[in-house]
Amino acid sequence: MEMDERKLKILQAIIDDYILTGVPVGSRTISRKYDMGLSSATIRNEMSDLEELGYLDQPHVSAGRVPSAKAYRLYVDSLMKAGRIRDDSLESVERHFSGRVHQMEDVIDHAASVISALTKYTAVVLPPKGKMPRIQTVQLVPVSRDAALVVVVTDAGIVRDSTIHLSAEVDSDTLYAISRAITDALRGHTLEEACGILPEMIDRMRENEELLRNLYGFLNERRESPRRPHVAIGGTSNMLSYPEYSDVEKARSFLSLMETRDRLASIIDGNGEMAFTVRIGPETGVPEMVDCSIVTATYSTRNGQQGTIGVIGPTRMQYSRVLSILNVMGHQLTDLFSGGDEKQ
Amino acid sequence: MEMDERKLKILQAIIDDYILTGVPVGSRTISRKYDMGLSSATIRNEMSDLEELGYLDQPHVSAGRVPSAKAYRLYVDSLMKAGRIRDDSLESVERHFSGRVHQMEDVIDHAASVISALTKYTAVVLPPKGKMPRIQTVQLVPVSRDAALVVVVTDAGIVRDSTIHLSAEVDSDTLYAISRAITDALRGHTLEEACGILPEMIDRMRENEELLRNLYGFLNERRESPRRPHVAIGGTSNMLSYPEYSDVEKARSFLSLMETRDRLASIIDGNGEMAFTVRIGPETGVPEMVDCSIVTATYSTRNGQQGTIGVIGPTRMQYSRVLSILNVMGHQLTDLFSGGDEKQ
DNA sequence: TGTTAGCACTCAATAAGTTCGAGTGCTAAC
DNA sequence: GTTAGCACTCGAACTTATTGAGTGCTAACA
Repeated sequence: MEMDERKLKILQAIIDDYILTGVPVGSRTISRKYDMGLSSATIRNEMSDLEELGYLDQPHVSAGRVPSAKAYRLYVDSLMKAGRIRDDSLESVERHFSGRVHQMEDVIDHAASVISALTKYTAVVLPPKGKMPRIQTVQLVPVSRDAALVVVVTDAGIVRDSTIHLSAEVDSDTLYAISRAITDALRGHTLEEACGILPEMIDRMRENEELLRNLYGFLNERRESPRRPHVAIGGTSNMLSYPEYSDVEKARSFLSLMETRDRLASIIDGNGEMAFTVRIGPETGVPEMVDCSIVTATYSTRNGQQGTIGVIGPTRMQYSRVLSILNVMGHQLTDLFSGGDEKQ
Repeated sequence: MEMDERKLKILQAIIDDYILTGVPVGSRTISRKYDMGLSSATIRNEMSDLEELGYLDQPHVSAGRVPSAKAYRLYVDSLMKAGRIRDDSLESVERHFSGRVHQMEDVIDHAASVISALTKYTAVVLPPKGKMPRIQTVQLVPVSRDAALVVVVTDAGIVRDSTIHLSAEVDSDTLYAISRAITDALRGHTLEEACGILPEMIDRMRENEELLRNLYGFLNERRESPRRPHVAIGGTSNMLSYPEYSDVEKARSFLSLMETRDRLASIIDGNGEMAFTVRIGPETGVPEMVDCSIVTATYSTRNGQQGTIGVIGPTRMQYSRVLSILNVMGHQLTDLFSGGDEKQ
């Protein structure tokens, strides 16, 4: 049996309807709501074929049909009409970001909440990440009598900071001089390399041995266990609005997945080559998400780093709408992070 | 009618049982499980009295009794035996924090997840906050040809940073010189005062007018809209394990409250005078939380700032256990933030 | 040969009725 | 003051109907 034009049209109608209503759709609904010029009986025959082809599932014999993962796949790959989101939604995205936002974490938190508000699904935003960052400046800033803040600026624009202990009191000018020396020695190197270079410096600069040793300890620790990135999540409660999650146990396992950020990040992150990915149901590879879909898009910073934004929703999500929102948001973030005045 | 010793004992048994099981408790249960040396009929008479006194509610005539908010209040105020948490739990708290944790945000995130894991309720941790911070050091660090990172160290140890634009290229030494000048001028002043002082400086230091103007802009913005603090939340999904939240709509409204961090922070924060607070049901003042209780404790840093840790659970929560966990965790955090090597 | 009206059949969901049992209040006896 | 006993209540759980949306199949039609 072959797929033909008419079958496609009917399948599309079924998917559209199911996305809208969430209840299995019957032959009569299709023949009435979508004027096909065909009777329900004919639709039934075609539906039966579509089921045999694997595009439709039937929860039980006297219910309507439900699109299968295969159907959604076909839908996003070829059937879907490019969704236009309403202008005022778009506007709100722009307005949301027009105010100056400073810290990168604030930006992605904000992005997640905007996306979840617009889509009514759950949004996840991963911070930009990229190639091994190279040190640009190392600066020690006096904090108290016996502590200094160490600020490491990398070409990725990411600043890692922490205080280190000073054995003796060191005045501001000396700290600056040491900073310059360290910066000169480490500029352009990666963290790994820096950990190789520092010991030599410690040998040369005996008078500030302990300070350097502490600094070395700090860098080394950072190298081994880089701070795990901040994952922004928005709209987890949205999922409970869908009948798919009226089962409390299901909801609980979903929420608990949302709480383990590390795992969530690795799920969303994916390969990262593609501008957009759509993973449907089992394609997610996550047991807890067999009836979820994940749509992701990427954004980039001027340093060539890439971040990911993702939406998690029921398999019957409004793919076209979600894709277009992610598209807009991706550009928005790229602009923000490429603009002259981005922060961090 | 008066409250007497025996009534108290019965009430305590009822509360204990209800906290344990979550189902209305009947007279027979009490007379059997808690050997009072009284028959169920006698217990029934006493229960009837306790209901009249407002300590018990009856969901319907043929169900057992349920403790009222008033009963819980009495319970935490006088009946409760100080809970001893098992040693291995305690140990795990200590072990959890034995590894070096760096950023303050990581610490409170971690604390929230530990508390929620131990209590099986939802945990919220607010970062330390305190009196108006005073500027200690201002330092400009070169980031790129046309941008500098501004690091403001305050006595609260909080570092606010952001990049500002440089009109012309400024070398590292000049930036340092300017930083020193600014630091000298602003040290010991609050952000407000700094915004008053800077304009004068701009007049004096004409050659770096634009840089200073940008810096002023940054400080001014921060003064008007301080970065809202990071609120750590853990174990929201725990709540769904309790029959109290088997109603999806209830769960949704609870979760959605957990997502509005600002509101949540203000709920948890409270007055902040007391070391411990227990708010039961309606006492929370939050409509969505009529059948929740909130227990909070405080911790402090060596700068005299105070932070809050809170647990949100069903009214029938294990108050004594929660209080003792919060007690341990409060001390743990206080130690961590008062120790010599705390970060940020 | 494709389309469609018609009809028997299926089966989840809803409603309506039953039974069961945990729990109560009251009374009378101890 | 305590308790055994008993009638009573009422939600929960179980058991049937009843309904209706939906299907598959067949036979007639264009």
